Amino acid sequence: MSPSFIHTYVSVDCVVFGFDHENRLNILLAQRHFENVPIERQKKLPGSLILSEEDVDDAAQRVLHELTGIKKMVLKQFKCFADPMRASSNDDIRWMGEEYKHNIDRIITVAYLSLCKIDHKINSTKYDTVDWCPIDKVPLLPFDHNKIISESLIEIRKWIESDFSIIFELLPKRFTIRQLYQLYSALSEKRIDIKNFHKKISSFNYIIPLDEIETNVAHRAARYYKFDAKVYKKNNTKLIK
Amino acid sequence: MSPSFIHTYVSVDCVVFGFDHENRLNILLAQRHFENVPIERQKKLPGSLILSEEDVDDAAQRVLHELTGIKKMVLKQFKCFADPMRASSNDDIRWMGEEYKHNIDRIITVAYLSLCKIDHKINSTKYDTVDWCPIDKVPLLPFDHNKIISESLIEIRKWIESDFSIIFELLPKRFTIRQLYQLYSALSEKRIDIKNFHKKISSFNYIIPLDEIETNVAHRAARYYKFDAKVYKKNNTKLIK
DNA sequence: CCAAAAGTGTTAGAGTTACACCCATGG
DNA sequence: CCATGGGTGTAACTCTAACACTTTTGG
Repeated sequence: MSPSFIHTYVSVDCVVFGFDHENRLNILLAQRHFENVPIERQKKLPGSLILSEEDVDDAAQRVLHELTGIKKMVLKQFKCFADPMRASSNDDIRWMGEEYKHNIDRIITVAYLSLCKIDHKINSTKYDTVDWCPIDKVPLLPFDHNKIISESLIEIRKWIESDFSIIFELLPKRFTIRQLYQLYSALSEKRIDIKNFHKKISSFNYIIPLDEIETNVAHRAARYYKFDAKVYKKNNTKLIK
Repeated sequence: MSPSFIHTYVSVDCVVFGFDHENRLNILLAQRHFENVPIERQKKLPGSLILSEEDVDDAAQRVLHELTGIKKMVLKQFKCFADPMRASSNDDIRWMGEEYKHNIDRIITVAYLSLCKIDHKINSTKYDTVDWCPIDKVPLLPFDHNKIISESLIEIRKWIESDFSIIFELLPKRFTIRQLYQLYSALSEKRIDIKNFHKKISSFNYIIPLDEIETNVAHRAARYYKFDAKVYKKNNTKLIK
């Protein structure tokens, strides 16, 4: 075999988005075990090498389960990162040696997007610490994880455009139209007048008004709504056009 | 290192689309060297293992160059295929052994989309035979190549929706609006009335009317147009909305 | 009463759809 | 002259954007 061909290690990395109570996008970062590095250098995207009989989608599902304790999370593969230099810093090489007890020459990764309600209990079976981090506060991460995150942002926007319903994975079961508006504004380039947004959303038959309304707000209380996935699947209305 | 982790071979495979004179989408299939198999089993998607210091994008660019002789082709990574069983038929295992002179346990592939004007001269430095094949006449191919092709069709449609201008990679330098219409119809779910399509297209300032018109047609001759990428980049009009 | 946001209504304008009509060409 | 498709015009309709107005709540 020509020596210039190569076999490599393959991992998956997951960018899990959440939407916090200050209307910011957050992502989940895991704390890795890594001695002799300052605490802010111990964060990373959750990920894992793939197992020998495992498809990448299954590996990503496994990583998400080990990360959050949640069985089935929505996920979407979005890109394979394979820059030969993506894991070539001394720290990265040392960490891989310690983590996998093996000298890893080259590693490529398949990146996944996932979405999670930010109030959902996080119950990791693999990591000691898992934290939400606002997207504009993400520290310098190992490997090319910062690059993966910045590309994931472009990707989540496309995802929302092509399938509006996945936005409800980021909201609580019951939500106000204002919450939905602020999430949509954080995710979309399009600027919509909130009044018109309200009118449009409440015209959709898959957005079900509840009897509950907000309490303790210094203005007229907003109604809570829920999303009905079954009705949505029948009509599949795009938000715009 | 835990023995259940694995390192694998990584390849890229390219689905190159063309648009023929009978208004059909075609893809490029390569003839592989494979003794003792009927001719119709010797077709495959063009692809290659990645080299040791090569990113996947570069590998795909190399594959396209070896396939067509063209230096820079538009390309888009669309999915990593990593089913553990994707290369497990006897034929597939035998072919990999002969092709790479090595026993390959597992191989994952990163699939790319590309586009080519069907009249462009194909000048392969690697394959003896490279042929256009109408998309609905694609034979049974090795590995999961048929699956890759069917997913590439969904992907090219999304691509057109998100960036209309790439459609001109499939048309000759000068084209009639009817040609563009038929290509668009082959690629999009949306059904547009051809008169309205004509009006809309000719209103775009990046579609430049030429002085030339069709000859030898049994009806009023249509005008030829060309696409001006520079003007397009400034306005970036979507075809619809 | 005031401020703030909820929620409804109205209107102008932009974009889309359907289709009528005339033009040019080969047979 | 006819059939076929090129190309333009127009009118109805739908969707969107802007914004005025009323409602509700806490302070």
